[in-house]
Amino acid sequence: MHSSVSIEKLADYVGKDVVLRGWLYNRRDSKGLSFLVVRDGSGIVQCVAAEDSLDAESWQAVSSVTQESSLEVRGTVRLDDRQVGGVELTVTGLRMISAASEYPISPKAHGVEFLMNQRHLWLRSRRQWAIMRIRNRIIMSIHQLFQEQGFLQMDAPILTGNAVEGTSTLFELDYFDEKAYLTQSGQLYGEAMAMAFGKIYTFGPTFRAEKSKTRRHLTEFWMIEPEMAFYDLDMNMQLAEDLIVRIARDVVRDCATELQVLDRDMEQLRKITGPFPRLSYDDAVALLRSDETRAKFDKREAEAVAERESLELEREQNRARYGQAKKGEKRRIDAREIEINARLDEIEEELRNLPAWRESALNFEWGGDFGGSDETVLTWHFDQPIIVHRFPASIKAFYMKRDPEDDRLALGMDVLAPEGYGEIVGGGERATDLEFLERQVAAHGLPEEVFQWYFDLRRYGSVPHSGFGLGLERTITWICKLPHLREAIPFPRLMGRLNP
RNA sequence: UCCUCGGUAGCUCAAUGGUAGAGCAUGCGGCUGUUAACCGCAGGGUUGUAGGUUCAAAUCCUACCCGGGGAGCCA
Repeated sequence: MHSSVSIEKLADYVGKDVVLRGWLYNRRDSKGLSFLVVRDGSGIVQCVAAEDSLDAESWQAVSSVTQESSLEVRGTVRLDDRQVGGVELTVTGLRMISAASEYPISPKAHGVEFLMNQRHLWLRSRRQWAIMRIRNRIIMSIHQLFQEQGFLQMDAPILTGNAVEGTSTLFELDYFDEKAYLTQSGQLYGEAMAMAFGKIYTFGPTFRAEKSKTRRHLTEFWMIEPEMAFYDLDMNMQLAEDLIVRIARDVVRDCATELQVLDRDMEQLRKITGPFPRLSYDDAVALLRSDETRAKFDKREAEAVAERESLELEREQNRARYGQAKKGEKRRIDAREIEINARLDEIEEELRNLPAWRESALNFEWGGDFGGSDETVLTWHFDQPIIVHRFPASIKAFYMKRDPEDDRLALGMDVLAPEGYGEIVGGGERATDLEFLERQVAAHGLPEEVFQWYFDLRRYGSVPHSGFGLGLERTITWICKLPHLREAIPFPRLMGRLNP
């Protein structure tokens, strides 16, 4: 096959003749003139085909390509300010490679369930294109930062023999008549690898069998877990901050088109420069219970009510002029009504939730773990991610080091993303003392035998060390400002969703 | 598991207990610069399932199934 040019690179070929290969994304026709919107995975471009400047065979092909048919198009690249990439193609020849039968996803509004059933095709659409390209950019930023800093990438096992380390529900499976589980974290293995290689990170899938039906949960997600020998809690927090700053910087620099497709406000991302505010758990509890938090709730409720009123008014006005409207106008009013109704549903839900959230935040008791809403409320006060550290030991994993200043506290830390996206990082400094760990395992009712290899890490040259886990999809969701995690991964696995 | 909202044409949604509609998609026709193109015509329905109330049910009641997002849990 002779070579073709990718749409992404078309701006370098202005005035030249090129060959593109791709799929028809959408088309608009007039008599003797067709506007073919072609995508090739790298980008999207409008190709203009005129009957009077094409051979009969090409014009026949132009007339018959349907949405998502594959095609090869030959043409001249022209600058055109009106177009998305700043260029369009004047078609000089077109060949259909394979005709697509009626494509289920029309370039119109669709519901979540329908689109999820068509996920294998949905990935072809513009918005998903933007998200997956940003996902790729974020993954590369993570590897680049760690590699530049001398970390070794190595992965923890996905199959594990024991359901330890806490209370979350794991997927159980049969491993040659033995019980096995899908990993919920590579944490303990990461510690072993850090004692062997100094600084390591894992990058792999993680599984949770919780029956969570929310926009923040998947049953299978990707987690990045660095683990570093000779790192204390402060160094750990700094690394997490550097990583997130790096991700935001790279995406803003390299993915402007993608962010534009997603209608993402770049200014919000440009603010992610560090240093991130660091709040102790004590500070965070005080902030939750503060008058400032009360004021944020008042403001938010007032805004929701005001927006509801203005939307309801707009809907009334639209309905009033619907009768006299022309057909095209009616269509726009219908589309807008759907938008308004969807937004009103969201507002209703928010107004239903806010009282409970307010109750939870303002009456928060020291010693409890933050709920999803409490995390969101904390982030209302800042426009960068925040780091909360030094939690009550009772709500953190058994392997966390205690705060030497206050034995009630564990040296854990969470990074909470702004704009209500919540926890994207969880980690901390690990306990180094063998006897302490043995007591912890007993106190948590965990089987001592299976931790012997882990205890060896303390028997043979125990050192201060730290690490954390970064949730890839949660990070993507926040960076892209998506309404739901499910769009941040090609084939999401959720409760009740195993296909496609 | 609990709470809450929903299920109407292929898709997105309308429809005071009283003849189920619109837009998109599809088919046909028109239009030489369209941007979710536009204009005209046509086909397209066991209103999630099973019962019940009623002269009459998409609409009211009961049970179940499926989906949304919230709680719990967490990345």
